Amino acid sequence: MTTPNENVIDELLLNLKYKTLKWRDGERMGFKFETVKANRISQNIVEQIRSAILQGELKIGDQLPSEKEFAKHFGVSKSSLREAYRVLEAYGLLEIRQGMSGGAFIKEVDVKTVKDSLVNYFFFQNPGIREYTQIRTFIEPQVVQICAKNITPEDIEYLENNILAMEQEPDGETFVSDLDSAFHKKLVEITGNKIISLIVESVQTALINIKQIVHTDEQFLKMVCNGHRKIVNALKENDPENASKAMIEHINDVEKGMLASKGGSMIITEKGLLKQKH
Amino acid sequence: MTTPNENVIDELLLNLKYKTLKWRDGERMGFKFETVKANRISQNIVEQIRSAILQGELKIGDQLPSEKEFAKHFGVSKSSLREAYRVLEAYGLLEIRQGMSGGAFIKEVDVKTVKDSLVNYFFFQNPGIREYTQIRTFIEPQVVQICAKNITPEDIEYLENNILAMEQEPDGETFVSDLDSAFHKKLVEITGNKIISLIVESVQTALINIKQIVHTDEQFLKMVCNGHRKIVNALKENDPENASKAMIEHINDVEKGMLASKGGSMIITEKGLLKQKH
DNA sequence: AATATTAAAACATCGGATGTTTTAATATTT
DNA sequence: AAATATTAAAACATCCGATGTTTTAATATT
Repeated sequence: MTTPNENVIDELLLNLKYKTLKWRDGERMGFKFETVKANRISQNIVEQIRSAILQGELKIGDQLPSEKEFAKHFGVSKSSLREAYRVLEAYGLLEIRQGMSGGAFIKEVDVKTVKDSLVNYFFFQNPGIREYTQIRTFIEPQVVQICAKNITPEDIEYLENNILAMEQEPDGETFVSDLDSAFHKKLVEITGNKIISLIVESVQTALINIKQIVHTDEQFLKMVCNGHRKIVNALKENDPENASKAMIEHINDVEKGMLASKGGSMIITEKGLLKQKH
Repeated sequence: MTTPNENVIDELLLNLKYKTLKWRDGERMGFKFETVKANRISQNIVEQIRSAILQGELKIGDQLPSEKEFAKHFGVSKSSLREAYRVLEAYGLLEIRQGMSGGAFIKEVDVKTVKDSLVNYFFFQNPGIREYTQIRTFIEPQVVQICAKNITPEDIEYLENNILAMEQEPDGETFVSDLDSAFHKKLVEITGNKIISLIVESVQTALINIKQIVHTDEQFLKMVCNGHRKIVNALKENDPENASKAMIEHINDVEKGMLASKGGSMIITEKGLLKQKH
């Protein structure tokens, strides 16, 4: 006999690897199967090509055979192969070009593809503003601590111009969120960590696209500029501690502003493209 | 005349919103166009449906018309509509079922879709192990600080069973990385922050899938179990400071182990599925 | 009441026809 | 000779219709 504790552990292991199988009376079958997906031809081809890419057999720029040719090679219809190409294109792994020397080319997945995917995901998860703020306070203060050690005069110049541009905005409407994104993006790029860059940018994009809150009132704008200026000043003095503090304060100020002005004077972005006043 | 500084700011604004236009002699054109993408029929339909979802007009479970019907509605061929459905399915926004009461249904994007997208992206970015470690040290110590305040006896029990299961592994081969992932996943879930959950899980998935390093030697396994145990002990005592310290130490130990044993005794996962020894 | 059969709806796959885009090669003009 | 215009071909984009397969609801049978 096994002890109760061992049963718990077995259960844990089982759930990790196998789907639980129910049988007529609810008992479990005496043996286990791994889950199997219905095999669509296009899906099969997609997986083969994606694997080839992840295994390094296909490199950026490599051209795949034409639809006709590759379909013949796989022994499937043109349509099925075409679907596979479309899906790989949707994944961002393929670029399909028309014309004489066109065709399907392996492409580096771009950041927009991933961001869109994250936006789709977060749309359904629908995190609160608090959750967005929390992850920012986890990451960005540590980002500026690193910046304070590595920042160059050119970086400083870029950041200061960014602040000037924002202050210069006549009514605080145009590009404000673009400028804000660019400011934070620049900081995170200084760390040279591609993972953190993606995360910070994606969180910002998701916040803008899903929460659709972009402030325009002058008070909010001034607050943002002040926050940014404090951060840059700390960075100029290579002071990690103050930079970190300034960033935390800034993020919390922004959250407070966002929560306060719900329904107040702001701009709602539709589909992240059009802007209109309320 | 504008001052040099204003020019810099104008340039910054310009690059944010418009593509730079080159004209014969390299001068810029006197006016600006926004970039336009070639309009594929399927892409047009994809965007319409995705917009409808993000605008809340289409809800989870809603059924779209059949291929034939919807194609007629759009005034396009069945094939074009079909491609659109395929792409939306690749985005994880649609589930397509065969059979009598089948069809296309709006679906909540699942975490696997996003993770795959991130894996694709990071494959090309190819961050170093150091970058993976860095983002983990940014987030997970703060995660356990929160856990230390909120953790329940049931959570503790789960985590302790997880450690027992890992210690019980006969030769350290099976499920070790699954158990490790489950441990960290559990911790981050306690915070209740869906954004952070996704990030932590994705970073772990990408590390495993791309770097393809999973340790099996007993020494490494023991080190992981010890690290986990220290963390859980601190959590049991609701001690945020020690939990955070234990997590930092654990992450750094794991990195050291990974860097040390490159080429040593470990398991390479192929396509993240098959496992084989080297 | 349980099981087996059947019919229909909807997707999956196929293959061919026609249109469009892009570029390389060629011809024409200056 | 250089610049420009034309042409041809390759490859994708779109459309269409036919056939196959899957799934389920309805029906028939046991």
